[in-house]
Amino acid sequence: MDDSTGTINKLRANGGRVTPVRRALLQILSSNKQPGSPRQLLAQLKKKGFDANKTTVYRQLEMMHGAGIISEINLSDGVKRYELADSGHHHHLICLRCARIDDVVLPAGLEPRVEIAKMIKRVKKFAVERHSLEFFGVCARCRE
Amino acid sequence: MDDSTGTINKLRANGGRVTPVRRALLQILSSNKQPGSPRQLLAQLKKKGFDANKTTVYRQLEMMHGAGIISEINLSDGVKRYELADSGHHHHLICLRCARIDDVVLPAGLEPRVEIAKMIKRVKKFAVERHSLEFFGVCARCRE
DNA sequence: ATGGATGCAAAGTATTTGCATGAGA
DNA sequence: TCTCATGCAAATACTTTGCATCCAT
Repeated sequence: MDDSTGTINKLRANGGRVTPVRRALLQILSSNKQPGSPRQLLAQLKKKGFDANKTTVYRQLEMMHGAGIISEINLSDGVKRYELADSGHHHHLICLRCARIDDVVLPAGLEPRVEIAKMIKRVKKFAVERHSLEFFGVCARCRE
Repeated sequence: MDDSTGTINKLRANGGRVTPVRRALLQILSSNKQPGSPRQLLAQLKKKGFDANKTTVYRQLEMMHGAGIISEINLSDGVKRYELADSGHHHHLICLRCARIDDVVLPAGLEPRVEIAKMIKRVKKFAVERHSLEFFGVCARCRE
């Protein structure tokens, strides 16, 4: 029983069948340290011996995203990336040199939340449901 | 002399020639209230009577982005959008219903900046250069 | 068995590249 | 004149769709 067990249950709860490819994809997602693009995820599947099709990967990701199992990240390169949604609320550090993506959890006090949402509702009449915050810069490895 | 005069000078400063298409593109960008995609910008050019080519638009946008004249925005739909960079630091409100994009300027106190950058540098050894913060939700018009 | 899941091919959309021509400086 | 800018076509990349087949339930 690894980390992907919980997500498999979510899959079932959403009426999804538990197929080998799905199981493998969830396992990959749960062990990945960085969000993966469809291409990367497909490559990982193949490395595991599943000769899956890209169409399937796209469809899986779309389904899981819709079901709230994974979340989607958009950076500056036109490629979407996915990570498990239950990895907790965090933000991303994107290295401008090596493109590595790291996570960062902000202390509650620094998290842009309640006050900003209130202000936006008051001033703009816009009801914030979620936010995404990314930091671009140079990572430790590239700064050495 | 409209708002695009300053950006035309930036263009010159970057060794760029001032061509009709460039002038028009900058004027369009400076009068747009929302960030525009290459496709939209091309359509706007054509409406103005410039039968420009999409390749040209892409190249212009790439050049201006590299020169820091415009900034690039990536949402969830796989299309890049561009807006003038000197419109001041702000963030975006993206409506999940109608896809409208509005700007919001956060009061200095709520802006995620110095403290967070320091914390990230200390904890992650990551040197933040810039950040992007987007809010997703439902806009005033769609909430009525 | 039966409806959702998969694979394959083809189509659709966004973006980039090569190369010949055109026009600012 | 001499580059840089432009247009066109073709290529590449990413994603979606149609349809026949397969398999988890």
